[in-house]
Amino acid sequence: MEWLKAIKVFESVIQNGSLSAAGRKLGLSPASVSRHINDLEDSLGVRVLNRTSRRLSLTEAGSIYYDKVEDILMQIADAENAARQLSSVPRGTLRVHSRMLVGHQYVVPALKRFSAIYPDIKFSLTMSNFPVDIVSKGLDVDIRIGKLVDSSLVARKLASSRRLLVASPDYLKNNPPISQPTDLAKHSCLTYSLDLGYTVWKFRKEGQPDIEVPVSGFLESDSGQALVSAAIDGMGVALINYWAVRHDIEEGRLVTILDDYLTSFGEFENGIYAVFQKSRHLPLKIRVFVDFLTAEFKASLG
Amino acid sequence: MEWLKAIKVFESVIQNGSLSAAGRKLGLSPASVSRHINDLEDSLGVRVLNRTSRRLSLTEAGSIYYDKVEDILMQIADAENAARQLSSVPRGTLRVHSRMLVGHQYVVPALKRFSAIYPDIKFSLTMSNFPVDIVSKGLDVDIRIGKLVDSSLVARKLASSRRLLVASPDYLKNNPPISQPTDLAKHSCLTYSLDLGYTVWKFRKEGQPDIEVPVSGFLESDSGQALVSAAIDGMGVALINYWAVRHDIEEGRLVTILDDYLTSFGEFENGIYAVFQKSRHLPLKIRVFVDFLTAEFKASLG
DNA sequence: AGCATCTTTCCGAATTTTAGAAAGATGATT
DNA sequence: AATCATCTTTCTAAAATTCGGAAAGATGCT
Repeated sequence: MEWLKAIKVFESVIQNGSLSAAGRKLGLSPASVSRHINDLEDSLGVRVLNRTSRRLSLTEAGSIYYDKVEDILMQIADAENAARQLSSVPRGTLRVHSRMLVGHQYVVPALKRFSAIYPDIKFSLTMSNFPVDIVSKGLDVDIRIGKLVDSSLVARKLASSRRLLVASPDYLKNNPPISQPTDLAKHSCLTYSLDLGYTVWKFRKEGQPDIEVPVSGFLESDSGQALVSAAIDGMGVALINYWAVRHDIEEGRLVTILDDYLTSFGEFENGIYAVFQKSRHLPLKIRVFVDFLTAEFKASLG
Repeated sequence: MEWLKAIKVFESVIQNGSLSAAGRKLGLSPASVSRHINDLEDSLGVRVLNRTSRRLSLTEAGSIYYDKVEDILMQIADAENAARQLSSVPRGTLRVHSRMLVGHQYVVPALKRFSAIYPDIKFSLTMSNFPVDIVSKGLDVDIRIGKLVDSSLVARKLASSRRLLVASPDYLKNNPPISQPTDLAKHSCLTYSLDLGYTVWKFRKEGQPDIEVPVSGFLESDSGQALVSAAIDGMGVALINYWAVRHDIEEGRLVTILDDYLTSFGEFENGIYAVFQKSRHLPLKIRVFVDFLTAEFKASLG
């Protein structure tokens, strides 16, 4: 009997509530799952699961065994990490999630350079604009923007992310001048919104109270890239992270507005962070990846 | 990869100092052992053993991994025991070692009766007259005589084992009478000796100092059974555990001598003990076996 | 240089694991 | 009460894995 596999099947059965469901999750047939559980029970000499075709529950022995085995599985992972950490050559697959814009603009280009240094590391990259629970999703690293809430995680700051008010030179030429925040109420504002709705932009200047301006306009989107494109096309004014429009500003496609204000729609200062699990034995592949990203961001965003 | 097997191979390699030796111990070919270790290393991405054809040592990663894995293996055994303990039907194989005489006279006959009650338990029985390290030999129970030294073990007393001085009626008729211990110096004494050599018998009587008599005679042996046979055949006087000659006395083949003395060649009082490992989860099969033996001995030796 | 013993690789054989079909079980629903 | 969907288990053949023996290469000792 392949003990470790039987145990993982057992675990999955408990977590999914039926042999069939566990099989679907693990890519195994119900027949195979059944055999694994039966083999496990034979080797223990005790029934671990009370099961009928409609109901499934742990026996007392199963419950005790499960508790202990859960702990053991964690220790096995820990032992593997501890050993792997001493490998001079990091390898394996990095499961990464990233915010979309920063992912497309920085992470993806960085992967090629990373791979040149660490050829034995593969990637599984998902992107979305929603916060992600890396533990339950089994992810190694999440690239996110803004503060960290979960204290069982570690956040490494990759870059600061001041937001700038930008528009195309063309748009500014053909619309009323913007000399103070409240002028924006009369403009087409390209707003970022995850849950789509009412948007307020905030402005802060040394020695003055914060100014909040409700804004709306031609486009609201949960895609930062869409807002950048629209701004470049002269569709209005956008409030965008500096790093997302740096090249567009340098190359004249966008110009900044109200430079003497700190601007934001949430916190005034939100960094780009690499987030990973707090671990006694941080896998080498994660460490080198985060180190690499830190250097990459420092090089390109100063 | 069959992880648990790979780990056990890894463990055996370390304990035996070479892949080939581990293979011989485990009944595996060197080829198979080599592949297990290589698979393990591939999955870890680290080398765990530095090996040439002449030298073998743990790498740092291997050493760390080994330490943790040792602990994990113990926990796996513990989890299994904890689960098995809840089985209403004990099963498995009991690995038993016993002193020879008590093994032949009491343990072996008891196995049949035990098996009638617990048909799912099989036995692996070894016998010798030397103390045995049940932990390193992987034994479940040892039936031994005399005090326990190792405190990590538990000893259950099965019977007391007073020693008696016996001879055949025939021998006594044809030899000088024995009225006090020192008379034995002139007799043929059948002595028990593990390391073969000089033997002293001790005698104790209420209110008197102990008497020690150096004895020798026709036969010395490390087999109690041989001494009994010799005594019955009238070859001399033997100092034998009561339980070993009980039937012979009852049926007149042997008679006791110097009944008013406590006699011994070591401690005056040595019990028969069942010894097993101290465990948080004593396997059910061991518990029922020791319980059964306790009852058996009580029934036959009062 | 010779030698004994070791590790590793290769390959067919032996063993184990797997999925699919079929049968039996169970509780919900009509 | 009968139907029905979904479940677990058993059977069997196919697929996958593991195994041992032979051969080759490595290594330190005599």
